[in-house]
Amino acid sequence: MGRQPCCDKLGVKKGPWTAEEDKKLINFILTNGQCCWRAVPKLAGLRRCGKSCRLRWTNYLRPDLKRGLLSEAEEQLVIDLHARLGNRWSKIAARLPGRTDNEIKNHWNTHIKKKLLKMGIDPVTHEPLHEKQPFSEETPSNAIHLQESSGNQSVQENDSIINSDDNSSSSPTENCSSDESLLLDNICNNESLVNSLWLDEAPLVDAATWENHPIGENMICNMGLPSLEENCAWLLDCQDFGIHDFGFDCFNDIDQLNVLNTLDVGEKQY
DNA sequence: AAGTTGTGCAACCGCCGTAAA
DNA sequence: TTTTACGGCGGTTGCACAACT
Repeated sequence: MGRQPCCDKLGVKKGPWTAEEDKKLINFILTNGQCCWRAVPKLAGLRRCGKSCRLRWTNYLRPDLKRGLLSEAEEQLVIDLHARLGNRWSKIAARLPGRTDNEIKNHWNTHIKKKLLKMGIDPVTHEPLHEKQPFSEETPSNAIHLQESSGNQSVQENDSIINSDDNSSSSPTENCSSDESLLLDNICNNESLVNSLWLDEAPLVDAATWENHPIGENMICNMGLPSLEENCAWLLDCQDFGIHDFGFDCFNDIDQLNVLNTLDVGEKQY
């Protein structure tokens, strides 16, 4: 009864992935697309758990991933979304093209959390920690924004009613560069996007499209990238890995279209 | 230069809902 | 209907490197 085990627990390798393993996984996914992860290790010749393969792919090898620090605009968006959604990193990540839940979670825990605490803002509730606690030297204009966006709305994911003020008064653009402002305006003023935040509807990044189709035929081609064969060869040429050094620079064009590409981050606004 | 502490991040762990047998 | 694996998620850990003493 039941299903077959996902993998032979014995002999399954753990720990950091080697370039060789990465190469095998990339090669397999590019050739076969994402089918059932259970079968991937065996078919790809990897001594890894299918789960591990999936994580490695989604968090590190996926060609549509951005690398590097979150831009200020992205960070602000994360804060805003966290105020609404809480620690639902996958939902938050779905609104940031090229970012993974793991990456956002890490960034939250290592950067944003501290930043908010320094400002005297509870990173969990997004409320001031203490009424009389002096805030840090920097003016927390965003704290006000955060309170507006989170304080008057409890996180009720099925509540599809969007506060009419939300799109305007909580626009987190005040301290952003013009490009970042544009990005955030686009996001904050995008009614369907905002609505989908509450309705858990289709993500900004069409993960379904990505997941359901082989890369060569859909995702990459749809993005105007090289053919599968070209892409395969190209990817494997880069196996000296840093795969992050792939940079997957060709995707930057797409990013730029979305105005989401990393902008020069000067001093953080917190 | 050596030792200690802090930081960032990749990867693992364990839980949950769903689906297959 | 029951059992059990899959896929996904959030929390946590451990390692590598940087910064500091």
